Amino acid sequence: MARQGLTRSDIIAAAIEMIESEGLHSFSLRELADRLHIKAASLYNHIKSSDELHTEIGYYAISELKKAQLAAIAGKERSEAIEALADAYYRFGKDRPEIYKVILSLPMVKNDAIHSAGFDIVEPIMTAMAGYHLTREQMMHLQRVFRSIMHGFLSQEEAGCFRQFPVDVADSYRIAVRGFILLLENSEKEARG
Amino acid sequence: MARQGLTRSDIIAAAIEMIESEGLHSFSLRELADRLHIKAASLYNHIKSSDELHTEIGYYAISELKKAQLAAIAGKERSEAIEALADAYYRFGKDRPEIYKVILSLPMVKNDAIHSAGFDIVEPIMTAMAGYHLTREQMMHLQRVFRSIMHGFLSQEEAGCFRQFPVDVADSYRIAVRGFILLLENSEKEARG
DNA sequence: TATTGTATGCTAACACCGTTAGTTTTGTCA
DNA sequence: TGACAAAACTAACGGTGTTAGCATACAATA
Repeated sequence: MARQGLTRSDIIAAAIEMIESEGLHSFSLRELADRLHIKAASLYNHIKSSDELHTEIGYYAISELKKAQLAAIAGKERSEAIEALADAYYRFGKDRPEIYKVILSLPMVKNDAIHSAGFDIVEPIMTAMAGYHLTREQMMHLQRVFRSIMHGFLSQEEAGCFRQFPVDVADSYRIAVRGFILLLENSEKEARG
Repeated sequence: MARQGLTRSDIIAAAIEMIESEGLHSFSLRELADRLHIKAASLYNHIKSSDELHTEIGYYAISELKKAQLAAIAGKERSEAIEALADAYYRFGKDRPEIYKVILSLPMVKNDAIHSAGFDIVEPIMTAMAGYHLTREQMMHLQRVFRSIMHGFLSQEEAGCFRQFPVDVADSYRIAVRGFILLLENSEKEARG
């Protein structure tokens, strides 16, 4: 076999492409190897395990999400910033569902690299909330609430849990975001008084 | 092999036990068969596929969750009912994380039986909100918001996404629930005015 | 230019997974 | 007692991730 000098980056890039087009569920190392015109075992010259590759793709996904969010909130403040942030998050989950799933399935527990990737996820939210007069502690809590709402909404919609009622999902989404903004304003009052 | 006359229920019950003790991730039909002193292929006399078994366990999990929630809100109204509901949901996810994961991984899309199980999930929430003066349409939306918050919070905590900051997760949880109650009260005003 | 070393690829195999087909056993009921 | 259905079996297929050991091509060094 004429060797083609594959690099680790080539492999990760190919894996991302495959996941986006074929779905995370059906992804396998053997298919990835096929696509690269390589035997599956040869992949192990570049990656340590399937898990490691998975983690690497997670980094990529998180950085993409962060990029989209930061671009969305640039120059905006308060409720406008929050709405833009939520929209960017929502759109990412809808436009790139398979890559979004990779983030969800990342085990944040183990290593520190992922831990720092966690901060990448948090940063845009903290920035968007900066216009509100909140204590640092309030922001840490509210950041969790925001992520819960967004992630919960996306994954339930994705799973098909929102088909029981004939009301528009987009309306539910707007109500959810409005709820978070209400909570922000309420927290602001508490911090002031 | 002395036949033991296993039934479908025996198999489902054993699978639930295994998932609760060993984890959903490491569950396999072969281990289940071992535990029942049977060959894996023999399981197919009782179940059609791994997916079907998975779905069956999902029904069980949903009915357990519903039971816990209805018991929690009995005799309560308005914010007290919502808090009790949220607590029951939260406790279920924390006490029985592996069984909770089965609910999450249920593909709500396919069949109608699951569709009706979806209503089982919704019923306690609708009951808890009954004390608020809301339109039927508002309730359908708010039900989705509630589930998003709860599910999002639980799965992010489970995934370890809440370890970035040194603030108490229980406090974040209370703030999230308070946010939902705020949204309920706000929606009520809208409905009235 | 020749050699040596490393990175990249290969083959073969292992242990696991869900699943199917075909066969034997067992218990029950007529 | 004989027949039939349910419950178990064996053997196998194609799929997965992964490891060990071997070949080869390329790049740097003598």
